[in-house]
Amino acid sequence: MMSIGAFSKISNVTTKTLRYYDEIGLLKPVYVNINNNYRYYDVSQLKTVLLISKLKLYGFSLEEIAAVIQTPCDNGALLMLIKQKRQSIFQQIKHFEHVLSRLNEEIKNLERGIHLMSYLDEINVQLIETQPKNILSIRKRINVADYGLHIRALFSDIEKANLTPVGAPMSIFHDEAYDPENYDIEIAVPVKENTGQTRTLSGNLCAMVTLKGPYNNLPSVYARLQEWVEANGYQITSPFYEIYLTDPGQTPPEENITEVYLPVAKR
Amino acid sequence: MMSIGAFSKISNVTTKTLRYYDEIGLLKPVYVNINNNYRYYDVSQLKTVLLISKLKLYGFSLEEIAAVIQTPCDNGALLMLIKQKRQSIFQQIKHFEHVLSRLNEEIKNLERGIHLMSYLDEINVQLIETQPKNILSIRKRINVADYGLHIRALFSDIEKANLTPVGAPMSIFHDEAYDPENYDIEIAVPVKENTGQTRTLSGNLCAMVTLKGPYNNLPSVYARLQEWVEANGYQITSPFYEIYLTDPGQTPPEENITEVYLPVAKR
DNA sequence: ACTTGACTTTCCCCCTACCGGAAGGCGTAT
DNA sequence: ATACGCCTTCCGGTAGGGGGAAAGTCAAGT
Repeated sequence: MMSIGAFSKISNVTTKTLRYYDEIGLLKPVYVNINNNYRYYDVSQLKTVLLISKLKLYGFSLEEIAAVIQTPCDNGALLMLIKQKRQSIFQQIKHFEHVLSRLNEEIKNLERGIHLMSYLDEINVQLIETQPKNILSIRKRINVADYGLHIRALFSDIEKANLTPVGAPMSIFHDEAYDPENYDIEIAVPVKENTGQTRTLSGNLCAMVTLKGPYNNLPSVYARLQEWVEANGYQITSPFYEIYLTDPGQTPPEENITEVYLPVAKR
Repeated sequence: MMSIGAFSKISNVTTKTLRYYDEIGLLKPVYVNINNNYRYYDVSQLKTVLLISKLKLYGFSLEEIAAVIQTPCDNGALLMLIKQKRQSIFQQIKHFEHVLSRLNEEIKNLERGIHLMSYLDEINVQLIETQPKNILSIRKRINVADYGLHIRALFSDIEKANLTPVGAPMSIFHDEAYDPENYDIEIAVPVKENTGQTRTLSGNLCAMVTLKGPYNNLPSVYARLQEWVEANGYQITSPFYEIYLTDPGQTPPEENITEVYLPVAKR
């Protein structure tokens, strides 16, 4: 039996940590002097502390370790846990490798004097004059997860009304900010005919960006558009919209093509 | 300008986080209503928040990010920082790969029904009768980092006294527990002659383990010895000692061979 | 004008796995 | 006796927020 300091030295675990393990009930000293509360450990506890260190290395939380120690014979559950840890370690390696490759690109760029956020500058803003379009649209607050439902409903409306679609579907955003769960959105499809059900989306001067890639790059696109509008002395005149040139249901995210239109005028 | 909730949605950063960034001065809202303290953000701040998210992904602390943001033009310092991060990510990948390979071995073992700590059972304990040895030794409290110094001093003593070394150097441990910085240790070398300077290390029944590998595996060896002694009904009779069959200065850690002797008797 | 529901504020505690240090008691070698 | 080292508990802190309460605010619908 030895004092906490001695046990700390042979186990390579600090006294602070041993006291903490005592406190949370993970590893109680084998004997505690009632007079002075000195903790005393036994060499046999070395095995436990080695197990704790090993499981910690494997990414177990102390809570999980406690569970393992308290049920020492349940190899099945332990095996499951360890396989989970392997999976999570594997994920982390993948993640870090991805980060590493991006860091390497970043370093290459920086060495050429290209700043971190300069990829925004490479998002190409075009100033174009759009033509008026006839559109059939439904406007409501939706959860964007249900976008597919609404667009299918819209296409079935088009069929019923015997209209002819002449362009890719689009969304017109009537809220200032993006709220994926409750969003005032106008889902529209350009059609050839001009009936009582359709409306005209007026032609306009627009700052436009073509995004090739997943939708989660859209914040970058909007950051860039905002920057461009300010830098070039424009202001936003009406709700912006996106046109989806590819069907996200049929296209891998990396191949998606989206056009973002921001109606503007000179300040 | 938009509320914190709106900005949170377009930037994919929770309101909690945005408030925290405000609190630590990392990203202050562009305007705060004096009456109700509502925070308002501008689209132009999207760029900053994208930068923050990017640097966070790269492993920067918020403090480092704040430094980067406050000195936006110092590319040299940024490059250094990023290279550091790359290095640290690289280290982490190495580390995780090591853990992963050990986890895989562990899983293989568990599937064969071999328990996590069973490697201890494979540490082979032998019960042997040692022969008495003449040794020349110095006993004192030392820092084990200076072990080399003391062993050289001992060898020079041997030379001066015209003695003949007949075995590998050894340490006899008079403290119960290992304290690397202040350790009551007897450094000894077996010698042929028996003079007034030498003493006899008596022959004894010993539990002995041969360790092949780095010294940091010694805790496992002692755990195993302790276990063995208890399981087989022995008790420890006198200070234990180690014999260093290889010179750690000349041998890579993985190749080191150490014998650990624990003098025992039947209980 | 009133209600309702969504949004915002501050405030406080919680998380992990400990580390640092202070104040005070205990042990032992000189 | 005294000094030094070890032990105890207690308090506070870490990084990056999360959870939730209590209270104020806003906009829309009735």
